[in-house]
Amino acid sequence: MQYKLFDDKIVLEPSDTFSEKAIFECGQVFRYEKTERGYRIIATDKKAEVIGDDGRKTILTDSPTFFANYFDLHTDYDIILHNLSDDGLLGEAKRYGAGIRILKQDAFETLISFIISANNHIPRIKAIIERLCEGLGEKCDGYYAFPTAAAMAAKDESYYARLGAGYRAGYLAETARAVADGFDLEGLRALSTEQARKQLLRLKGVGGKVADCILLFGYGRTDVFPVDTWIKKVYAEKYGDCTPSQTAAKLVAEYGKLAGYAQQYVFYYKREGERKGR
DNA sequence: TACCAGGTGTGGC
DNA sequence: GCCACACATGGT
Repeated sequence: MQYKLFDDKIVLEPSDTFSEKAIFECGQVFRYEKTERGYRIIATDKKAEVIGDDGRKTILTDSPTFFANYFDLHTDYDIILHNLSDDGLLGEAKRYGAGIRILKQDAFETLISFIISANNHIPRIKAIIERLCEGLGEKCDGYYAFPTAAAMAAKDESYYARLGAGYRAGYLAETARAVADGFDLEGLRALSTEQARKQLLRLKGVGGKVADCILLFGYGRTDVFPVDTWIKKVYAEKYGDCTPSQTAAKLVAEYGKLAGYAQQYVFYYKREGERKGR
C-alpha cells in the first residue's frame, strides 16, 4: 500500500487493506491498547500509535522504518484478497476482515506470548504479558519493553506462577532458559516451514497450534493454518472425524501460501461474530 | 455457579 | 500415531 515515511511518523494513503482495529483485535498480538485517538502498540522495545479517522491514517513513532516492516506495508493485500474465494464463509470473513495485515512480530516475543495463550482467555493473556513486561522488561519512555530471553531465564517457575501464568509457569521458565542457552530462533529462518515447525515443537509449552502461530506471526510463514477451539468449531462439520493436526494439514493443502491469511480472516470473523452475538 | 479459553504434557494403548 | 485426562486462573 502507499505510504510516506517521516522522522516521527508514517502517513498512510487511504486503503481498505489497513484497519487498525482489525489488525490488533484479530488475535495475532497482545500488547496493544485502545486509546482516545486510536491504538497504541508496543513491539519488543518499540512503540507506535495508529491514529486517524476512516480516511488518511498516521502511525506516530520514533521508529518509522521498523514499523513500516512491522505492519507489512510492502505486501499487497488486494492480491491476497483477490486470490481467496468470494464464496461461503471465507468470502464473508475476508470482506469483514479485509483490513487485517499479518504483523511481522519478533520471534521470541511471539514464542512466549503464544505459550501463555494456550487454553487461556485473551484479556487474561494480555494481563499476564503486561505483568511479565513490567517485571522483567527494560524500562523505556513510559512503557516497558518485552523481556529478553536472558532476563527471563534468570527467573524460575515460581516467579512466573506469581505473575499468574498458571500451569504454564514451568513452560516459560524452561523455554526461556533453552533460548538463553542457545536454542537458535533466528536460525530457523533458513529452514523450511516443516523443519522450523519440528524445531519449535521441541520447546516446552509449544504444541502444534502454538508452533503454527509462531511460524505465522513470528516468521512470516503463511503456509500454516493454526487450529484452535474457534477454528475447530468452524470446521467441525467438514472435518468432524479429523484431529486438529489433520484439519490443519487439509487446510494448508487447500490454501497453500494463503492459508495463514485465510485463517486470520475466518478467526476474526467468527470471534467478532460471537462477541457481537451474531 | 459452572463452563470456557487462540492447548499441551503425560501416560497408556 | 491417537486418546483421555490433568492442568492454574479468571472472564463471562
